[in-house]
Amino acid sequence: MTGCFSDPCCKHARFVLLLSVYSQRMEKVVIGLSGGVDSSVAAYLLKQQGYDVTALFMINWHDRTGTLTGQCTWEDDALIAEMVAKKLDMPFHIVDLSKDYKQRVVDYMFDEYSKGRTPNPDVLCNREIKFDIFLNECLKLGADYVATGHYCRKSSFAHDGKTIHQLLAGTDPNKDQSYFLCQLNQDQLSKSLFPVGGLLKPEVRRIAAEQQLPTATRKDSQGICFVGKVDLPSFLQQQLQARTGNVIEIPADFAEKKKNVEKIPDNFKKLCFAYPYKPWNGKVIGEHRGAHFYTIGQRKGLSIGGHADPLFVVGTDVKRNIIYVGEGTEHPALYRPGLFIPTPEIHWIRTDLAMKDGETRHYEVRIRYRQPLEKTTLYQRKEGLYMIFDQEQRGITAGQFAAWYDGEELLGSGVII
RNA sequence: GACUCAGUAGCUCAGCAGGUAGAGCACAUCCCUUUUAAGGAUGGGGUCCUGGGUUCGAAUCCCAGCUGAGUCA
Repeated sequence: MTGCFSDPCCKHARFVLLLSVYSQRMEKVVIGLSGGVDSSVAAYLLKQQGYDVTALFMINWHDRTGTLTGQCTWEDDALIAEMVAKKLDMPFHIVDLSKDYKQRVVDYMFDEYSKGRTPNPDVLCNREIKFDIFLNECLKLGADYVATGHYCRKSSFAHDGKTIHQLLAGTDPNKDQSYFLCQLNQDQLSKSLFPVGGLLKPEVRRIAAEQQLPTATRKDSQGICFVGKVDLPSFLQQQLQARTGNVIEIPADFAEKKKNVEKIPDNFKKLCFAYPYKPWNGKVIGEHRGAHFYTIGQRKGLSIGGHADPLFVVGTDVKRNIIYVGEGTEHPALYRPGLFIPTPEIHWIRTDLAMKDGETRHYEVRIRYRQPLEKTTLYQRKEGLYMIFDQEQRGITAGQFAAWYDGEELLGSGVII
């Protein structure tokens, strides 16, 4: 390139390039500033890269009921976000999306719990709010792109005259948040930028400190995004009634016997679904406050002692209002060889790679945020996608998303049934 | 009715050749973590069934009572 510029014959090209730089307006990016370090540093980096950057803070939740005391309010976050924007010399706006957030995330959450499933509201928040409603707000402001502080990367390439976007894991293996974006589509991805995805968390902290951003030492946010850290049972009790029911212990040998199924396609039904425990499969050992407050793999909150090893929830039945438990970390009922995603729930980010009926492929799968990837065989059938893990997975939970990766690329995802 | 065994933290139990108590589970707090869980660390908890007695001293020995389980009739 440099050589070309010094070459007299390229003078024309050079002129055209310069012209285009000055005549073309700077690309405009709206960054979702949350008041945390990650989005602050993302904003700074965008500015460094020469974008015309505007900060937009979104309010998604006003209600504080159920929120743990000592947590920050959105007012605190907005104030700090504004300080960051000021420091970086960029326009700052606030948008209130709480009505949409309630309808599209919180209502979904309650609905799922009422069905005895365990939703992932943050995956929905990204699909429905940040990269939909919020994205549209950004476009209204004239943005070419929307940026967030997520730890993930995007890559694009041309294929058959079309641009294909890839969602890649964040470089920091400890912070990778690609999973939370597992429900995005090509259109959403095409307008997204993830400026901190190639950095390690300590580097982000360092940049924030060097730039003296007000968020440099701010603690990372946790809990349901926007709602904050809540005590879930009491949060859920706003809408879900407490109803005492029986806790039934499933003996390990019973579960072991039921799991003795060969890993062949004929047995998909048995391999990929939760075993439907019945009250007579074990004995009553206590009471709970409502089956919909518990989730698979849960240990805390049972309030049942007297066992040599801890008790874990291995199944819930909201209709009968029963929760099934097993004793010991390695209880066989805690492990399952596979899972199933019904056809309507299958989502490919890489639509060009979608599997066809009858097809079989090998990918790596993650069944919840921060779970290690597990080598898995995927079988596409008319009714859905059957997945069989090389190693049995612990605590497969309906309502959570299974996301399949090819190396560092997240190809698709779907809700576990 | 007689006999045997048991009655120790919220639960299941250990301690019992006498010197004022431990473990696991449960629970709480903190750490980790933008879901839910899990995981890690720390911690709070006991009239040792009741009443007598022996002893310098009893959860530990003796007696009586109460409660529970079982055996025999």
